[in-house]
Amino acid sequence: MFELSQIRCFVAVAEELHFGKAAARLNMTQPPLSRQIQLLEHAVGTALLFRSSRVVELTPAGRRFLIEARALLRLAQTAVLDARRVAQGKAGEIAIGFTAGSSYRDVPELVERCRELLPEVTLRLREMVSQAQLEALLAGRLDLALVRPPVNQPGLRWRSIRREPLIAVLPASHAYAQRDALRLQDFDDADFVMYSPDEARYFYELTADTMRRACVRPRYVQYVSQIHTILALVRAGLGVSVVPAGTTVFHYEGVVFRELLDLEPSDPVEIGMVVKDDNDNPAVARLLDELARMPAPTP
Amino acid sequence: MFELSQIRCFVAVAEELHFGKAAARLNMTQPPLSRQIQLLEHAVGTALLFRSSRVVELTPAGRRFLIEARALLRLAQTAVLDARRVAQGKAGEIAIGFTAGSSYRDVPELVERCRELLPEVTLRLREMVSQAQLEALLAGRLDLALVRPPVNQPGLRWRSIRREPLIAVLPASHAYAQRDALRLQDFDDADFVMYSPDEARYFYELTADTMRRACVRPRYVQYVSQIHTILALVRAGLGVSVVPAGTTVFHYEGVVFRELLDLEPSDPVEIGMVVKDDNDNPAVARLLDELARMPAPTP
DNA sequence: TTTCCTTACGCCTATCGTAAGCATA
DNA sequence: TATGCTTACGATAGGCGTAAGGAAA
Repeated sequence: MFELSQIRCFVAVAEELHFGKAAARLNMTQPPLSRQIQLLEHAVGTALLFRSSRVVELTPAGRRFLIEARALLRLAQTAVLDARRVAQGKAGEIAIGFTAGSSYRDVPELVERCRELLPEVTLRLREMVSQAQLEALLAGRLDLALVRPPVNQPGLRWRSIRREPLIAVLPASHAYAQRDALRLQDFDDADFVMYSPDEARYFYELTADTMRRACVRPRYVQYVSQIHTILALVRAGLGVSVVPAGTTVFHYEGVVFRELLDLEPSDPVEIGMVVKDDNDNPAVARLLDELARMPAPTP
Repeated sequence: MFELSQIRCFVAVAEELHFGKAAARLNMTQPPLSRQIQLLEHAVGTALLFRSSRVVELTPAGRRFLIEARALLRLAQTAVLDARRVAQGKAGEIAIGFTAGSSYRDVPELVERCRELLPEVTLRLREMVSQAQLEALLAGRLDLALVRPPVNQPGLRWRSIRREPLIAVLPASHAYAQRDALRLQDFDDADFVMYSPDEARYFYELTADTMRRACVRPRYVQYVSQIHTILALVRAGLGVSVVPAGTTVFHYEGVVFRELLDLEPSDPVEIGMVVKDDNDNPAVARLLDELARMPAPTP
């Protein structure tokens, strides 16, 4: 089979239509150039150039081969440049895992920022539960995970990307809906739609701890796993609840959201990204770099 | 810059993920294979493979490069096969010149037969006057010309592709339109729409000679260059005329076509293709070959 | 200790450059 | 006769294989 150096020889001769000039362009002498062209023709199995002692021209096969020869050189060039861009993290792929809960706001925002910072990087998104994400990270099947804290696995690195407050959610018809803001004490003895301790453990514990620290005892009348289920049950009048502030993106008719004045800490809901310590994907390194330099707005 | 042999090495290693097995597949030993991969990585400017003593895997840059490496090998392969097909005349291009008069029937028929016999050959069709076609043939700008005889230029080869009779064309209202066939004598002293001696010299001389040999003297009332102009003037009642038999494809309302019984020779209208003696386009050679083996039906 | 990639080194093939050959205008 | 591609031939660089080295499970 032929070599790319022979292709470069052929293209030079085909463009100059003169072995001497082509050889000069290639920084070599004519005789070895002639020989390389002969070897190429032998490999292709047909004459590519017609040469008399006075004129050099392409044969029909040579004309066709020239087109593909140029394509070969172009592809060889772009292959190198592409690989370098991937190595620099400017191109390539990032496999991102996310939980259902982060798909509303965090995933779109991350995708948006990636497109903006690293437009040539392709994102592969997969919804997975937190534990599966961490395992996939360690196995190298995932580059980046969007999960709730805490993440203490050795070999994984956590980086918070957003903290936000909890806000109260009430039926629009509720008495407190008249007020601009609520206090945790307002939940004392109230019917409360609670997070499931199994399927929504993060929010369950966050809510329970928050209430416990404030010495508030709501009546947990339901346990559900999804935020939109909370909204539905609150709207149906089964009780009140608390949700992350970002939930207001939903504009759910029949429920109102109210600030909580005495929340401690003030932004208890946290989400972050996790990467493997020794992740070798340069695009991930660059993304983290860019995000660190220009941290996400945390509204 | 790297070489295709290094690309083959890389693809083998990337597929086996094992230098030893890849080397076996490439019929070589591991050490030179390692060296080639190192050289390739140096040329690309980034690591393509991660190797510990126990495991070999692709880096992100290597994954991207593998895709393009495979494309390179595929393109190298098809470049060879394509060039060979062009050399065999099975693919490539044929530049065909034709006169306006042959565009009605001969060009479509030739195109049709090319598509059928040599489907991978691209036809480049250019309408040109006969003289320009012959010059372009000699200059190598045209592979094949469709022209009327005679062609006697040295270096050009003529091959008849169709002979056909002249037929009479009359207004539908003409008295002779009642008859199944006419004789040349019927044109004696008749108003006759004649071909232009300049722009349609072939048909002018053919018609004039035919009449002269039959000792018939029509009254040449008009001189026009295009067959469809003849039909239009005949329809308008300005006279009668003769046209090649193929003209019946037009189904021109208001005119009728009638056989000529005493035509001598019986098929005087001829068209042929001309190629340069030393045309080096294998597709042309193959086309002529195929056409000679399976000659066109001459209806 | 075994596996397997890398480094070291000698041999040899293949390419290069110089010089001569040869065809064409 | 001059131009320019090809053939011939000696020098050399680069690739291959064998042997030794080194890291990880």
